[in-house]
Amino acid sequence: MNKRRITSKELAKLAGVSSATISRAFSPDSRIGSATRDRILAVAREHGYQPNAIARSLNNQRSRLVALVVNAIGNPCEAEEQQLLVHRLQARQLLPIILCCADHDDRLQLMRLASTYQVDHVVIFSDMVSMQDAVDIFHTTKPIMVSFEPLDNEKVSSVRIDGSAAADEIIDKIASDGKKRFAYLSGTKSSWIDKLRRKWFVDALARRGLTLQAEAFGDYSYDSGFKESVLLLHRAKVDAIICGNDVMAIGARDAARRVLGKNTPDDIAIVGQDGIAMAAWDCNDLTTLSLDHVAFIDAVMELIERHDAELEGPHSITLTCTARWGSTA
Amino acid sequence: MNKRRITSKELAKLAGVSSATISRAFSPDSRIGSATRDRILAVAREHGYQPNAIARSLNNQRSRLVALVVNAIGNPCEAEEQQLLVHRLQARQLLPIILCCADHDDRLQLMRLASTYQVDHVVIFSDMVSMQDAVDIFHTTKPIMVSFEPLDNEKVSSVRIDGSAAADEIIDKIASDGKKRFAYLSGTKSSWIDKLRRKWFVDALARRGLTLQAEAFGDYSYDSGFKESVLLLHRAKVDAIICGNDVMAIGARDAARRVLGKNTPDDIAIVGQDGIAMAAWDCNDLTTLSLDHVAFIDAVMELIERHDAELEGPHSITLTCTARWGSTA
DNA sequence: ATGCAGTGTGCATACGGTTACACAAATGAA
DNA sequence: TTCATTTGTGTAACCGTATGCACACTGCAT
Repeated sequence: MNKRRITSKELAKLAGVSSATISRAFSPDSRIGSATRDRILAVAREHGYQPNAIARSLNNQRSRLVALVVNAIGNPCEAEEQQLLVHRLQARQLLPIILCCADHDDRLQLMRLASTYQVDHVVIFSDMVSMQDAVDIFHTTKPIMVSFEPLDNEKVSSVRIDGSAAADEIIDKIASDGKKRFAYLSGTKSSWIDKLRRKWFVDALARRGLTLQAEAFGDYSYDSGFKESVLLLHRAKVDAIICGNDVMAIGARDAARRVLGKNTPDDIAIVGQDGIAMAAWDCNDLTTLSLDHVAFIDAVMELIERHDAELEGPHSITLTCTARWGSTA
Repeated sequence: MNKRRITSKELAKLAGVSSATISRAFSPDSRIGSATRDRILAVAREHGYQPNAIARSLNNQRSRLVALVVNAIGNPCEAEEQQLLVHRLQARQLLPIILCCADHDDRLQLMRLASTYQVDHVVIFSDMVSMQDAVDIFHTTKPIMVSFEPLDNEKVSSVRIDGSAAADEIIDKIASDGKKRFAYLSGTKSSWIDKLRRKWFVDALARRGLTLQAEAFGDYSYDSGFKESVLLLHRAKVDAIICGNDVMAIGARDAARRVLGKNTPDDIAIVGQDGIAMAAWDCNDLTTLSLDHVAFIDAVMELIERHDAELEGPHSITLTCTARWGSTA
């Protein structure tokens, strides 16, 4: 508070050495006598000295800060991944700065702000950010786009998701239960990921000569899943709803059960996507196209490590989804 | 990528002025000719120049970084609050650094790391951090402890929660429905908040001459809520379970229904705490002791603003919880 | 013409570290 | 013993920006 933090120069005086020596005491592999180092560390501890990371970053050209651009913090699917990623970053002594924003212009503003902090890495967890914007704003830091559109761009690394096989499996099961009238309940209209996910299922249907009988758009929330499903079920006769994520699927399941009196899986099949922990709760037990979150974050960390190692060129990793079987389809 | 970020000195050369003038062009209220400023801003835009926030922080002694110490990112209750807080911080051009850690030693380590970044504010959302540790580690930044133990410490500001009136109301309703045998399902044993919450209900029971008939400890997760409730209901005859948070309450509800065949609210009353959005979902419709998240974050921001304004002394704000009535009690 | 307030700019220094270079002392080899 | 090498430390320059101070210039009243 009132008491200012002690600087290396002051500590140098206290320890009877130069500030360069103080610096060396705190740099693991630098030429310094071990007796000197021990003495300095003792004095440092005594006075609560820690090197100033801001000053160090300025000098190093390395801030050890990582910008995480996310759509939302509460969203369960992202949250599980964010949590894993934050832990992994921290284990490498990297500090995550969260950029979380719904509005488009604010988001760009925010990314510009973060870029002035000379972040070492940028992980874009949001499909609401265009690759071009990311590259422009962080022009000195190669961004990592997560589950992003498969455009090739030499300035971007990415983790991509392939759920087509799992979608095929799920449609197969539902169709063999005798259901033929499928609806798709999308997340946001503007989301690229949503279009990709939808495509997996549409293609899977096409392979069996089926097409979507109805379609609706929500916003990934429970409420939108509930409300849109009510409307959907009133206007179209369908016996299966594929939802853009698990939370909407839970909403759809509730809508079918409470408003229409239809139960899963007999009257109607309901499928989610993400494979969040909540999907496996006893009260939900959702059939869902799920992704291994750990593998996912492993992939992100691998890209970060590649960037750190200054390996040339961008890189991209593709992960495959699997079906999780519950009692809703 | 390879192209280094341009510095103020380089831009100065390009614009035919000194670097001091560049700096002034980017400082809203400093003596500079408006023609010069406009020209500089134009050249800056052209070359993608933005002042380096790290260097600026070093000079200013003000980083505009805020450390957020949280237990977890996924936990729905915290997540809703975190999301609100992050938005509010960003609106003030403050960047949040998330420190998220389960392990005690790692957490202290992490806090020390963040403190070297000269964060302007520290918000401790975790009841797993002792006030003393917070003060010691961030000795130049007065921490803000959120819903923390009501110890008075001149170096700490805090937001406190009072749910005693709401607990009273809830117990009143349940007792008047004829239920007398209450159990309490705690979150973690070591959590201070958990003890506080439990006390509200124990006191409310005492006022009616009732005591807890059984008790169990979980870890705030659905699974622990489910598992502990099964054990609890097998070993004790109770007709009401008060849970440490909403997620555990959902687990308890499922356990009662699926394993014991007991339905709420007739066979058993189940009460949550937090008032997360999910509690109001149709499939849950939980009765819960809930907190107004917006008011809560307003309080946190008020404390941050007080610190910014260098108002003397710590300050603490107490918020009152309310009952949310659902169909589980 | 003189003095004076106000305005716009540059110079130099500070912020708190890191590190290339120089140099002395210690070590080892001959 | 002498020279080469290694080791430990200090000096000084630098990272990129902000700002106090000095100075030149303008405009205006005296």
